[in-house]
Amino acid sequence: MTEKSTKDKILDAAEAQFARHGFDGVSARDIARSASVDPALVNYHFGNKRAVFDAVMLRRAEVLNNERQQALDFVLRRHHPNPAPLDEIIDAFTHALLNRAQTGGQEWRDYFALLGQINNTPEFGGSIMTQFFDPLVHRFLDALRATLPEADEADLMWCYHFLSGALTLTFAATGRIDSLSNGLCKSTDFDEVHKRLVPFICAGFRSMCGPEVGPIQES
Amino acid sequence: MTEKSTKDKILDAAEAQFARHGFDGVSARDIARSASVDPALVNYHFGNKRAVFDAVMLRRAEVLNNERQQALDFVLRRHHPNPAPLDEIIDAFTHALLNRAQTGGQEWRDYFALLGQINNTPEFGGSIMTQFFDPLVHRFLDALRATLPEADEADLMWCYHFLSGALTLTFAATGRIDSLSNGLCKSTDFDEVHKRLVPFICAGFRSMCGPEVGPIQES
DNA sequence: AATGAAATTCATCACGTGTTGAAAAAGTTT
DNA sequence: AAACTTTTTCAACACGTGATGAATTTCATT
Repeated sequence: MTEKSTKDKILDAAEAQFARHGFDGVSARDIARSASVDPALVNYHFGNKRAVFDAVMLRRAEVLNNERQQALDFVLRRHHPNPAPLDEIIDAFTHALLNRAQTGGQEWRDYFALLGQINNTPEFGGSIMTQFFDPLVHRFLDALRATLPEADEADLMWCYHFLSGALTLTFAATGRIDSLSNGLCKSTDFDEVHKRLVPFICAGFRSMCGPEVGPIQES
Repeated sequence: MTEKSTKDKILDAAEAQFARHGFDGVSARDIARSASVDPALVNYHFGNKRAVFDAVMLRRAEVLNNERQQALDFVLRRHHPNPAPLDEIIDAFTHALLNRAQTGGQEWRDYFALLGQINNTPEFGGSIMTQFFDPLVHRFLDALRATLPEADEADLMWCYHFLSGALTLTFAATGRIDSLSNGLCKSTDFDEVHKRLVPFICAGFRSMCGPEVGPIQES
């Protein structure tokens, strides 16, 4: 392992702290202490605390958006000129995320936990999510519209909203389902979630935005 | 309108502030200022800041839990000895919440926004939600098991988890769907959500935990 | 080895934090 | 009216906050 730069040490520490305590629950000194770095370096490298937060959000968002974009393009191309099957679109939307959460280590889990908080927070939920993820989301919505041509636009948007809520609560991994299920289900077992999330969400979409069209029906 | 007690003024102000900025984003002085009250009164009446937070959470949780309990009992009794239909159970779970959010005024909307945050927060999501809502949730899970007798236990729990996520993102009302839909959908139009949430979630449950049994199938 | 830029340390600023205790005021009971 | 309790006010506490500027060290380039 090549040794980390100070900037990366700060980013990593900030990510972990923000994920656990939220933006306002963490001080610049907390971050510096957690990164084993002088407090002034936080401001030297990033300007201010909020800029650290934005940098944390941006870093992995770029990676994820590329992966998800490619997954969607792959699915669309494979079925072209027919619309892609619903479950493949939903899978392309979720797979990169849940796969990283499962196998990416604590750093990725921290990032997703942070995402889960952000999405449900008035100060950030509207702006940050929009800023980092809306362009990609619009592409997925286009794919969904092609597959569900009879879908009412508002229905489609609310279905996406439900998907977003189910997904981000999963990311938050608060441990609630662990206690609620007496340990049967584990918040951090994202593979188990993925197996169930895709069919659950697809069924929801179909019930409201169906019928689904595609190559299967036309053969 | 009878004039508010100091304690209620503090609770109301705290609720609004916590909903907007989270626990750590609000100081005891912020609350006092927003309540037009001397800062020392916050500690005089509640002991410390965290106790204010807990009091805010508890106040409306009791009201809601009673309403939802009654709604569930009513549905179960009406269909006894048959299991209640899935959609009626889900409606009993969500109706009191979304109805209050729609018609209860800003104070209730603040409370739900706070709930939406809490549920996705590691520090509170596990403990506070469990503390205030688990007994009721277990009753709903029992009703679901009766209606979906073939359901795998883990499947059922994850389906509930998806419901919880979709619901609490709705409560958070971050305005994201407003911008994502170019104003077609409004975060605060909880009636529109309710219309769609119940069938969406029911379809999800059925696809994974079905088949549903009940009086209709047996006639 | 000398030079200049980048990175790091340290002390410090003005202000906000949660909380407390003593004094004053308001309200209640005898 | 007197005695008592509850509530409110005000000042203060020790400490943490985000951020800055000057001095120092580290480093790469000549």
